[in-house]
Amino acid sequence: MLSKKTKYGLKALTFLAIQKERNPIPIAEIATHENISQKFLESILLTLRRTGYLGSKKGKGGGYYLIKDPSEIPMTTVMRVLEGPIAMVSCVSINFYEKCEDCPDEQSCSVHKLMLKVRDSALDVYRNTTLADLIT
Amino acid sequence: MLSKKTKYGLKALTFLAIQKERNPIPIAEIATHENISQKFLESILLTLRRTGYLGSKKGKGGGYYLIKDPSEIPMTTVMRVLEGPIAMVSCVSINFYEKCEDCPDEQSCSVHKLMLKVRDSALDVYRNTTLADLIT
DNA sequence: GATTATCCTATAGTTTTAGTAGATTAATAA
DNA sequence: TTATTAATCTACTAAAACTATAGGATAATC
Repeated sequence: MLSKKTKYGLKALTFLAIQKERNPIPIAEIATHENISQKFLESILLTLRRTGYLGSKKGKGGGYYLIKDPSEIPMTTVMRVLEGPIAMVSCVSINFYEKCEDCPDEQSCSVHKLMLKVRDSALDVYRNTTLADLIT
Repeated sequence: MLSKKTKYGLKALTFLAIQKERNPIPIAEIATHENISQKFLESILLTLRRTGYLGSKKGKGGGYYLIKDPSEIPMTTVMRVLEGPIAMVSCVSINFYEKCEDCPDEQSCSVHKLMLKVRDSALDVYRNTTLADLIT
C-alpha cells in the first residue's frame, strides 16, 4: 500500500502544479486545501525539496513553489524520494540494491524472477509519467 | 516492499512445484530447504490453502502438495491471498475497493490517476505469469 | 496407543507509519 | 529594531503492521 506520506506529497505537488503563477504558497494553504495535517506536510515538503524540483522561501510571502515545469518532473524521482525503492525486493532494486541473506542464488529464485518483471512494469509507468500528466 | 509472508509463500510454492512427484511434503522439509521459520511457514501455507491450489494431508506421510498444475496457478491469486490488494490505493482496487475519505473527487485526483496506471501494469504481469513461469 | 504432522488460537517483540510538540532560523514589513 | 510570518530542525509518541513464537487440538498412520 502507498504510504500517506507519498499520497500527500503527490497531492501537494499537484496543487503547486495547477497554480497559474509560480509564487510561493504557504504550507498552511496547501494543507487546508488538501485535507492534510500541516505538521506532517511540513516534513513531507522538506523531503521533496531534495528532488531539486521544489523551491522554498521563508517569512511573509513565503512558501513552496515549483522550480521546474511539471512536464519535467518524472514520477520515478518523486516516488523514490517519498516511497523509497520502486522494486518490491531489494535484490531487484536499481538504486537500492542489496543481496538477500536467505537466498543462495538470485538467478534461480522465483521471487527474484517475478519481482523483476513487476519492477520493470512499474518503472515503465513512472518513467513515462510526469507531474503534468496527472493534472487534467 | 514485499512482505516476508509473500516471499516465503512463493518460495514454498516453487519448492512444491519443482518436485517430480506430487506426494505430500512436510512443512519441516520445506522450511529447512528454504531457510524459513517452520512455525511462520505453517501459517503461510494455511493461508495459501485458501486459494484451492494447495492440498494437505495430516499424520505420517503427510504434508502439502499442489492440486493443480503450476501452469494453472496465476500470480494474481497468489499475490492477493498473501500480500492483499494488488492496487497501491484502495480507490483503484478491483477486489478491495474503498473510497478515500479525504479525497473529494476520484476523477480529478492525481494519486488515483497515477495508481490506476501502476495497478494495470502490475496486473498485466501477474495475470500473465503462472507458477510454471517461475521455475527454470 | 504411540507417533507424526497439520490445524488453530493467542500472544509477544520489533519495526514502520503517522502524527505532535516545541524551539530555531530567515525574510518581510512596520 | 521590533513584530510577524513561515520555513527549518530535532525529538518524541501513539498506533498499526509485520514477524514471528508457544502451546494445544485434531487427524492420519503404524
